[in-house]
Amino acid sequence: MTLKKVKTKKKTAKEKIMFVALELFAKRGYHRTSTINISKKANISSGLLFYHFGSKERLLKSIVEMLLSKLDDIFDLENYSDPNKMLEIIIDRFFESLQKNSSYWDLYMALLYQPDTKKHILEQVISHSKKFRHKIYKLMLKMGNQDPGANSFEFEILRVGIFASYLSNHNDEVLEKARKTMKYKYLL
Amino acid sequence: MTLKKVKTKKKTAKEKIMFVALELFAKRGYHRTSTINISKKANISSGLLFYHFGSKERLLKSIVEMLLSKLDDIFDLENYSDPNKMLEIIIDRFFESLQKNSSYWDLYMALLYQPDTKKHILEQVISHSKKFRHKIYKLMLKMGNQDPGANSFEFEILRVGIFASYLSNHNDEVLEKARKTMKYKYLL
Amino acid sequence: MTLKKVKTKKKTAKEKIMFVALELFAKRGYHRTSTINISKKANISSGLLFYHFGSKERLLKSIVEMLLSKLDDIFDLENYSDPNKMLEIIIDRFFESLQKNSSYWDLYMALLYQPDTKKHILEQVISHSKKFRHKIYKLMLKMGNQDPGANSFEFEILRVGIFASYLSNHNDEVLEKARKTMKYKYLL
Amino acid sequence: MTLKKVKTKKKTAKEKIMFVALELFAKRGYHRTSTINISKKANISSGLLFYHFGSKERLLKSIVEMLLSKLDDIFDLENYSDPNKMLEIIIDRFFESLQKNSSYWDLYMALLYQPDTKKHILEQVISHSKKFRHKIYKLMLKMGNQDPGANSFEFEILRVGIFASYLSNHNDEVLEKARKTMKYKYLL
DNA sequence: AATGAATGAGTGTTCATTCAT
DNA sequence: AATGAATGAACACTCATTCAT
Repeated sequence: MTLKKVKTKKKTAKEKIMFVALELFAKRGYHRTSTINISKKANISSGLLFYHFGSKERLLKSIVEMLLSKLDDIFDLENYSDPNKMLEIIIDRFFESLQKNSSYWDLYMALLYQPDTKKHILEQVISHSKKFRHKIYKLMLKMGNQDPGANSFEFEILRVGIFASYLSNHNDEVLEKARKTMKYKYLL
Repeated sequence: MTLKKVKTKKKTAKEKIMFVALELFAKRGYHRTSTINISKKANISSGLLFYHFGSKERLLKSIVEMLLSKLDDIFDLENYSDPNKMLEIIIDRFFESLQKNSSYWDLYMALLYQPDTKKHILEQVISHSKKFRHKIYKLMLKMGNQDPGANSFEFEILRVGIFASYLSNHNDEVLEKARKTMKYKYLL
Repeated sequence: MTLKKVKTKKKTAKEKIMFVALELFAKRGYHRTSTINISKKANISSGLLFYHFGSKERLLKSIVEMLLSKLDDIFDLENYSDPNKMLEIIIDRFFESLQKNSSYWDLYMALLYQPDTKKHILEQVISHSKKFRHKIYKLMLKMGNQDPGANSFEFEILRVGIFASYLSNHNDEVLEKARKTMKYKYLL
Repeated sequence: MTLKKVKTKKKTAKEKIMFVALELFAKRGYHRTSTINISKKANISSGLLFYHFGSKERLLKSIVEMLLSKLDDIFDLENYSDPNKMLEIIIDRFFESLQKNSSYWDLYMALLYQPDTKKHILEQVISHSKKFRHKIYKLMLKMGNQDPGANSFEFEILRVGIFASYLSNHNDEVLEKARKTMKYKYLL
């Protein structure tokens, strides 16, 4: 086995563990997923997980970091000159992400409302929300919105409400209705 | 020991278990709370919990039933003739409940977004939400609202958004701001 | 409630417990049958079993005594003058009992070959077997059998072999074949 | 520590558990033997038993398989040209096995007559019995026996009767007498 | 980097038994 | 005689973690 090969394997194994764990945590919950479940599904030995992550909790932390950075990317988009167009893109991305990255968001919610895992995610969720609201605020300002403060606040609450509703029952019809409502309310 | 005392004690044991369990489940999470934790805190033997509830999961189910019926009571109010007044009362009760019954709602959210406990609560949450929206719809109709369908939908999403926001970070300032927003938007 | 009534009730409850327990011990095994199982099926409170029998093991002992005395009755028959006829009756009773009192015999075997329950039954089984062989010996003597010692020994081993075979698989065909063999071998 | 040693040790742990469990199951009974009893006597941790066997019941299954295959070996002997000599060897082996592998046979009987463990052993016991009887049938045929069908049937019942008698009281004198009876009846 | 046997504390649960009524 | 809530030791089993290789 060459050095190259080994290095490749290392990376692969670590990533495989993270993706398998993310999937299982989202599907069955963190506490109902044992490290042996993960290592079996990832086709690695039970020891390797601890070699790479040290503990189950630190594996979770790694996953949370990955998850949040991935979700960050979704809303980090190049600036369009047209704020109205841009707001539409943001709304669309936000709704698409809910459906496409469903298991990411499921885990996100599970972690956020579970007392013992909240600590891993809350702080970043709050700052995420603030950043997001600020972005909407600036867009609304550009769009000539009369009260961008109040409206971006309302926008953010609606966003969270849509998240919370959809992620509890995964009702696609209601989601589509909510998307139309958002566009109708906030786009020119 | 009088007969009265004994009777009271008997009643208490089962209830004590439920209240202690509710508290611990809300504070530490269902999986981090062992039945031994519960029985120690409730000052009863480890066996009694199973004598009364059969299993940890059925204890949870009993708690969920109690919790949902208590929350039901909050929004079951006698009819006022003035729909505007009534909507205000509903909004106020809803905000007050969030703060007063904080640990109920924490547990509610934890159960709703945890894959393995969701089944105990989801169905009732959906029907609650429908009933609640319908109540708002009728009030808006009475109040002469132009589009009670769309507005009660939006109202319900905002309600959920406020829940989800507040129960993640327990920020009372934001909650107060949201209350004002709700009243400003929906009351005449 | 009159004194009479109470006395009647007492007897009934105790007997009910014994019969239900016998049935359950035979069907599920002694260790897989809990005292609560018994009391539920007998429609009495869990405490009453202990009031009457003191412990699960003493309940078993009572059952064993009843069982052995009942089985004793089967082979205690009035003397016929014709020894050949009598031997035929014995053989028939023995085969009939196997099929009719199946659950008695199942329990009998379970107790006999289980290390921790053997003590309750072994001694009586041995004396039972000796008495039975002696009865056969005397009949064979009367019937002019050349070597009643050897033949009654063989008879008893065959009897036990038939028991053991039938009670392991409850195969009625083989049992019938064995009955014919016994009659053919030992009746004139 | 050499590689050899380690390999040996690894092999031993699983086997040690099986042999200790076999011994304890035979001596105290399956239900009176806890997995903790086994792991303590085998000098291993309580978890290792479950690592290797998954459950107490599957440990029992493994033991039953081993036990039955060992007992199979006893009666699998090379063909002698002299069927009379061969039948004698079979009879001798069978009696010797009863005394030498006493605890195997004790467990065998305990499992066979206990409702909840019967399922692990009954099927194989029946097929063993059929195979064994067929072997005797063929030998009797070779020996010029007039009615090998009836006689091999009787032989098998006697064999079972001797088993059942001996394994209930472990009376060596009676066993010796039975051996003589068998040889006298069936050898030329 | 990778394995997998081994550990041991902890978990939910069962159950014979007690006892106040 | 009868109830049934209450006990607590025991049980089978799980699982994060360690470590020799």
